[in-house]
Amino acid sequence: MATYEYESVETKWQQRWLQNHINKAEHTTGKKFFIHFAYPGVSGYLHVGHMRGFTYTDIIARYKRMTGYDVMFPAGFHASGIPSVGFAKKVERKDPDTLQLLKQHKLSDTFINTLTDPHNVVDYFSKVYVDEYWKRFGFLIDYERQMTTISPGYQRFIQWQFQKLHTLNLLIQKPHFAPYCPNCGPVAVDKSETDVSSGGSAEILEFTVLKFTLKDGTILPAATLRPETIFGVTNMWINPQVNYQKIKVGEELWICSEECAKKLLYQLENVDILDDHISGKDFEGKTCTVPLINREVPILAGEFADPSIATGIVMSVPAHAPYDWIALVDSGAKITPIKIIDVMGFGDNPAKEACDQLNIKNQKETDKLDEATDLVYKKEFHTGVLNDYCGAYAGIKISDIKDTVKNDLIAGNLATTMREFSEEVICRCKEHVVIKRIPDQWFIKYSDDQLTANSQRYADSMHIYPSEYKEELPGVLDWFDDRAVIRKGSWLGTEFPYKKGWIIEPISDSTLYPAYYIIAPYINSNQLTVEEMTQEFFDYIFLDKGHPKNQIWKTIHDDFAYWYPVDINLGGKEHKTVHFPVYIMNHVAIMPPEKCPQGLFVHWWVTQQGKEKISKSKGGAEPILEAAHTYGVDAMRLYYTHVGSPFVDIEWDTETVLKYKNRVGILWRLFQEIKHIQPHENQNLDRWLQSSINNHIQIITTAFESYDLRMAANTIFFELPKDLQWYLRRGGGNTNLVADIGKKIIRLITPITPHLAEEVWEQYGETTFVSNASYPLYDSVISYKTEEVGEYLLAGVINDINEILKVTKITPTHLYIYIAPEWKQSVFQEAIRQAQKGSVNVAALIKQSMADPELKKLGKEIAQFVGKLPGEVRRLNETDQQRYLTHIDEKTYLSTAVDYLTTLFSCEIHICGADDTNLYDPVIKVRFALPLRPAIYIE
RNA sequence: GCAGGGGUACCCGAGCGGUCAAAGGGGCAGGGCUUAGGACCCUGUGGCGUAGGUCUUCGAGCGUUCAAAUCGCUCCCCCUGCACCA
Repeated sequence: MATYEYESVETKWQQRWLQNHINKAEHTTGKKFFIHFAYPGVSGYLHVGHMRGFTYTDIIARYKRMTGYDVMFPAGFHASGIPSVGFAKKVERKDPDTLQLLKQHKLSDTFINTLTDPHNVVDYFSKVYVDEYWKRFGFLIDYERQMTTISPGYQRFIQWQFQKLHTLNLLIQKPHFAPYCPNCGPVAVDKSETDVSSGGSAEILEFTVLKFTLKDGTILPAATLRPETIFGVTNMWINPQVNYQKIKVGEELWICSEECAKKLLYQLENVDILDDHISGKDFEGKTCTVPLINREVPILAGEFADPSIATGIVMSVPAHAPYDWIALVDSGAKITPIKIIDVMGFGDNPAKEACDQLNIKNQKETDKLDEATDLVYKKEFHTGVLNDYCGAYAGIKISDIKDTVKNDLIAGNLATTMREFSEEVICRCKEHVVIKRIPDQWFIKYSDDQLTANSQRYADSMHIYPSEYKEELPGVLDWFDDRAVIRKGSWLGTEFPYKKGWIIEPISDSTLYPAYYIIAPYINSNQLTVEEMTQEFFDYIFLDKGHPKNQIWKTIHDDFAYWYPVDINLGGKEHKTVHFPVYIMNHVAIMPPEKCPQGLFVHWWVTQQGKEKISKSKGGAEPILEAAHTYGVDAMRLYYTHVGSPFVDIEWDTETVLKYKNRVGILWRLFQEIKHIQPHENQNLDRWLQSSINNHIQIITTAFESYDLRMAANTIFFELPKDLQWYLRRGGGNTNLVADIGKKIIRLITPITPHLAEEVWEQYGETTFVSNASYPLYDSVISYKTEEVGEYLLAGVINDINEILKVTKITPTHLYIYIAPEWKQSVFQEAIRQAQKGSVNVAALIKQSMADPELKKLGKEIAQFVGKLPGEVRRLNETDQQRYLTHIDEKTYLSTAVDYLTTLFSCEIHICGADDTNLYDPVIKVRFALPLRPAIYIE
């Protein structure tokens, strides 16, 4: 027998499918199913992790196709934003890793040079995704619907979307703060560090800047994350090593660090840096006044006041800030801390107590000090209450007061805010990245109460997998805040219709995009021009407003009416808090309710070993093409589907993938084997096989209907072959039946391993695509309970015999199987019936049995047996109950399996009824015989 | 900080009130096959048992229940996402 040449088989069928256009979405049955995956951003080569979700999508689409749906499975590319630009920049600056990667893909230098243009990057990778990933994996994507988010038609679509949002009053303007490089303009600060060379994981912190005043009215701006502690200020810290800068902010004169002055230029209005400095040392012996409470406090030297953080000037709250406490001790100043927060578990000075607890001795122990700060802060935030020192705020919990104090101070012009990165951020150009205020940024108003409520109500009606996410979603929708939607910089995307030169950011331009898949084929085939795509056009297509200008408009309109809404949008867990919420909210805002998405499917990731996200820098995973070559596409598809729940991260592990490769091989051989079985009559077995396969089909289709792909795969690839193997081992040999079952199994495996399926289907003489065949359904006619119970009984007997042999280590010569007497079976069944109605009535059962004079002789035995029944019966589940209720002649059934038992145990088998005359039973085993649990005696 | 997920036998991983000593893979041990070979098929793999049994186990500890890996509470430990990155 030849080995399974999966690569040639894959190519063969992929070509045939596409040549015959079976992937095309067509309107034929009247039942439609629209599924797509969250389209990938164009950021470079993908890895085996990405294929997980794509594969799920294809499997579901194929299953639906086989159950009579017209399936729409399109795909596109999210080309907007930064990734392709970042890639082009890397090529331009001749980043060695990038160049090496491209050369590994056998690209010429001339071609690589064209990739300095982000548009070429998009074109190149779009082609790679289609040819090397999607087609290579046998996906039946309708490739005529391909689109990218930077095409002119798509841009028209997005402008329409934003005009709709505008008329719905969901576009608003307000100030915004964003990372900005003085040289390069706006930059993205993110962990992948496309734009920045360090500080990618920095967060933006919001400091409150409190305006302390010197005697002459000059402002000493102290920056804090805890404005409510203003009531506990005992002194000020100024770094004697630092030369401070004087600046003018509006009419006010401020003193702050030089670094701070530069930052404030970007964040506040009317900032002038004066040509005037003052040394930190000059503050020695001076005092300043605390705003709001107008207390005069001394200024002390504090070397820990870092000029690069916020203003470089720090207020001191020694009762609540461990750093301040330790610095105060070091300074030797005679100052009593003021405790302003009552908190459980701490006494008069929480900061001191935390320091003592961690045994902190001086200002240098920053790790411990950070820990102490964290400890105090958390405790105070959650359980602290402001005390009588806090005037009007006394008695209020910290968690409730934070913003109130800050807002009141700002309202009274006693404070302002300043944003700062949690760590230093350096641009690729080596410049420090700052935070810049954009005074009139545009936002989509996702905080809108009406929109939020409508979206939550709508989400409640959706099919969402996993269900945990469905429960989480209302909270996410509520939490989702206004989103800044435009940028000025080197980004790809659509121009914002209300501000020239500004580009809509990538999250906001991919919220309604599945609708564009309906239009895409008409644009791609030039049946529709970009110029035609006016407001009027989109209003007509999507909102059914107005009239068609020509036949194509009408056709597209009807297509939309047929295919929309989306039934399943499938995406990775990273989309839970960003893409999926805006996807829902924009649909709810703009589309009519009946066109809003029907379902979401969220899958987790493939990680590297050690649960780390796959990344090239950490060794990465195998490239997709290489993996397809090594394991075979079907093996990988099965691997993704079966290796774990879709809702957990799986670790890429080559050994494991190999097992699935073997599993595909096993299946292939099984199909070869069953074509050449020895004919043999055994009606019991034939019925059992049909019945068992049929039951499994029910499990499979139920699993598929609820998108439980793993359960479906488990049953198809592990349970079904077991059925066949048992059948063959038991001596089954109905060639017609086996061929028939074989074809059923081929259809069952098709959604998951379509290439193997087509190949074997063809070997069975079929001339059509199994991909187009209908999926097997459960057939209530094919149900042979007797045979099911019979084989169950046999398997149980074999188990018991093995158990006994194991314990006793006997080599058997004779094996006696004693079937329970008739009366036990009927009493047992009666007990089950009673239990189903309520509870088992022992007395009644005994009485009933004793009514038979023959049985009355057995009095004691009956009483004993019946006495145990309530416990026995309670332990049975429904399947078991059904088994016991099924009438079966155990003796006859087992007698047909004597040959099998004989070969299994290589000894003489005797099947005996309890009521047989001249029963050979030397140690009186018969009395232990129970229904479906014969007694056994071995010699 | 906000939110979500998880800890299961040597390992990976299902189960999520009775069918559970706990699926399915691996790994390991024994046997078969004598070659479809980076295989395949049986059997075993918590302890104790010369009769199909029994005892102890599902992060720790309480509790609910006739019955808990599964439900509730407390604690310990791990992981993930968080908006201008998609």
